[in-house]
Amino acid sequence: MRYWLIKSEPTTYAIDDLERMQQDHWEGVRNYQARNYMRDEMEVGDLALFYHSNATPPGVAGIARVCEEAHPDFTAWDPESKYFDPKSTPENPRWMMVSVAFVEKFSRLISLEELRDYPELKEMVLLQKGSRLSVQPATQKEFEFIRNLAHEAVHS
DNA sequence: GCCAACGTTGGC
DNA sequence: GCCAACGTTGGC
Repeated sequence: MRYWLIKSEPTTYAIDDLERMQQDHWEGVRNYQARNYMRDEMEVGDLALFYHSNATPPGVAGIARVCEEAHPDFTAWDPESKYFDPKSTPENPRWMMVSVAFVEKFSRLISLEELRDYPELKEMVLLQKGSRLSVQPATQKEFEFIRNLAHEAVHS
């Protein structure tokens, strides 16, 4: 299995929304590289860090699991949707999405600022200059390191 | 195929 | 709101 990091602006769709839904389509990805990761490499059972972008502060809010492999993103066909793309049709869908299931919400947000503090994470795709992919791979070590941070008892 | 102009992302 | 870094579009 593989590990991922998926970004969402919490004002649009936060980890709390996924918790409420339990499972949902990961719609609205309109970047080819991010689409390709979903279409070609994501498998059911893969785990993803759920990242809140454009937030105060930005950071990893929890974990989701891929629960359905890539299928056409039908929001691209809906003229009323903010994700509408007239170049995508049911006959020739341009955009794909997976479905994800809620796994857990961290008891504390692991902020971007904190992530930058750890040498163990300095190779993370998220932390590279200019990196802004909304679906990106993470290593097992990175994933587990961050999950462990979230699960650690808080020391004073 | 080049590349200028424009649009988006996302931290700050 | 600013702006750096990317990505896309479209004329040529």
